[in-house]
Amino acid sequence: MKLDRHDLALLRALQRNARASLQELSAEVGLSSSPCWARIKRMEEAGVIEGYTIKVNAELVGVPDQLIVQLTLDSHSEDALEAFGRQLEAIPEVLEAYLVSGDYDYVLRLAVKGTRDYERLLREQLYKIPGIRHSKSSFVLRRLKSGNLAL
Amino acid sequence: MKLDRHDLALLRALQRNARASLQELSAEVGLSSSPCWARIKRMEEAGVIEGYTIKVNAELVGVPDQLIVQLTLDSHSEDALEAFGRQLEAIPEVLEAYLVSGDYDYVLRLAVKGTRDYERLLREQLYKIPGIRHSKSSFVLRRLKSGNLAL
DNA sequence: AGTGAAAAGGCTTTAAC
DNA sequence: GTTAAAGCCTTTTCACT
Repeated sequence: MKLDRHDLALLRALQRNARASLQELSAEVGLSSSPCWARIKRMEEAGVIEGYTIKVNAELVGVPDQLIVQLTLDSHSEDALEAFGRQLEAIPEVLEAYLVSGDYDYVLRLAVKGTRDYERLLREQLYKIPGIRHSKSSFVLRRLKSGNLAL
Repeated sequence: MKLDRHDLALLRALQRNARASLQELSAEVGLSSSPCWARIKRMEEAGVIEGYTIKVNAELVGVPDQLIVQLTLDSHSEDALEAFGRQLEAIPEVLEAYLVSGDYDYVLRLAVKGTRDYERLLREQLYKIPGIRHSKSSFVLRRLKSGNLAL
């Protein structure tokens, strides 16, 4: 799918505020509202816009602590990878999980209610997953940036 | 601010689809639309809802590659930290940046157009930042999970 | 493709219970 | 917290450029 500068401008505006009305968007993009609407619909159907969400303040909802966990699995087979992915999917505290190159195979970001919760999570959920060879956790002390894709 | 189960249900629903109408939301939460509306406004004002955004498909907008970069700074002073934060803020390819405990001080996630772009970014932007002692990059080979806060 | 206007529907807000 | 109702704004469509 081809995206021109109007499409990118719409995506930028919607990243900033997905509740902006078509009028606001069209003013910002420099088109009238009909083509804005058509372009947005087109991008939704093409999967460029995957969905609309809210950003929730983690501390205010009682999940103040985050961790970065790096780990290595015994097996690197496709089956093992998919099984691991399914198990991560089932752990709500896992916000992101990536298969990566380098010393460790996986990098996870977790959000927990506190150190107590973190200890429980590691012991009862993560380390129960078979085939984990090694892991290393880092507490997130501060978030310096949390941004959107540059467009 | 106190959040009851209705508030949490609203947040969950909005995380899934921030464009759901009040009717849909109220049906899901089990309240009528007026209190839903009032609760959402209350959470917006309290900062629990930080904003409304879209999820953009990175590959379809021409940013297919991601990296996890870990690095250490010479100085651990508050000034150095803030200066570093400001410089990261100015690099659009940096999606997330965390100050963490452990072997490395910072963990970044970057999104780039390709290996060429990545090389340029590291050389011209990141390594130009003074005071970087050591760094290690890992390519993201696959995203296993990218979820919302569990509520 | 874009414009502008018109119809339909949903949202916000208020008020009564 | 619920329901209902008014006005307004948005979304969506359509005829035209």
